[in-house]
Amino acid sequence: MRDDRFCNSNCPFTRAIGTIGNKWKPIIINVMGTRSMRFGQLDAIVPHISRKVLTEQLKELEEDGLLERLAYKELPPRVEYRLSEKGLAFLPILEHIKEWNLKYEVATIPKETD
Amino acid sequence: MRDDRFCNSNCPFTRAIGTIGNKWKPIIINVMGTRSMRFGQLDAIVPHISRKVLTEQLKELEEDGLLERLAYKELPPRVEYRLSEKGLAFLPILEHIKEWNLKYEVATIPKETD
DNA sequence: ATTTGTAGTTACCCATTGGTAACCAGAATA
DNA sequence: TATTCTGGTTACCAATGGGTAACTACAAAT
Repeated sequence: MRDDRFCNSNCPFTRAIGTIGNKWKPIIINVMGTRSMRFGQLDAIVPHISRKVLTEQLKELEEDGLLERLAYKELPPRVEYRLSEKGLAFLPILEHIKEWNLKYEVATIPKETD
Repeated sequence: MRDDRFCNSNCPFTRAIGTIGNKWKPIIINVMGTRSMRFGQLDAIVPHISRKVLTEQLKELEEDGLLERLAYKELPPRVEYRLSEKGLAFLPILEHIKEWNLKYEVATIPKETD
């Protein structure tokens, strides 16, 4: 799902978009917030995502240093995911997006008055 | 390319991600900035994008009220794209992403000292 | 002895994506 | 007369994406 062209670009902004510019990553980061979550919890809470894609996205987020994966050596397995400092630092950006959306989403629809 | 599941979600954040959560939209918005640009310019400047995909993305951005399309009735055709107020309001978010990336991108790589 | 629970992984296969190239209109230019 | 110029659109086709279901390991509980 990650685009190598983006991730290897010499433009830092393009690389950043290569890292977080898809639909699942912001959703996952937002769902996690400051919590520590297990794989099954994420699978249950993130709507419509399949285990396959969730696995893939979590792996990429870990590779990119946005989250930390802590696997307990137990059976049945237990794995905890939590946002790293880098991931936590991304949360305010998501808040900005929420505010932006709140302010402008509906504003496009009416157009009653001329 | 737009995911209807996201755009019709009852969660506003999910809808917002449905709108701008892909790799091309942030790139296009960032390239445009406050400028007015023609289709051919965008095609030339946005790296690796095909005309087909560029057309599709511009159409979606227009539908979502992020940009305005002004077609002059001339031949050969001339079309100018510029960000709307909603689109312009998204620029600061892209700046935050740049700052975030600048601060954290490399910080994951070294790990020389223990 | 069998079932349950977790965090994945793998194989299979259908649907979607996206690249490429050809094509369009019609005015201006050579 | 033929070519060029622009902003797309369309058809075709190969590649990719992603859903589903089955499977794993092993401990604990029934």
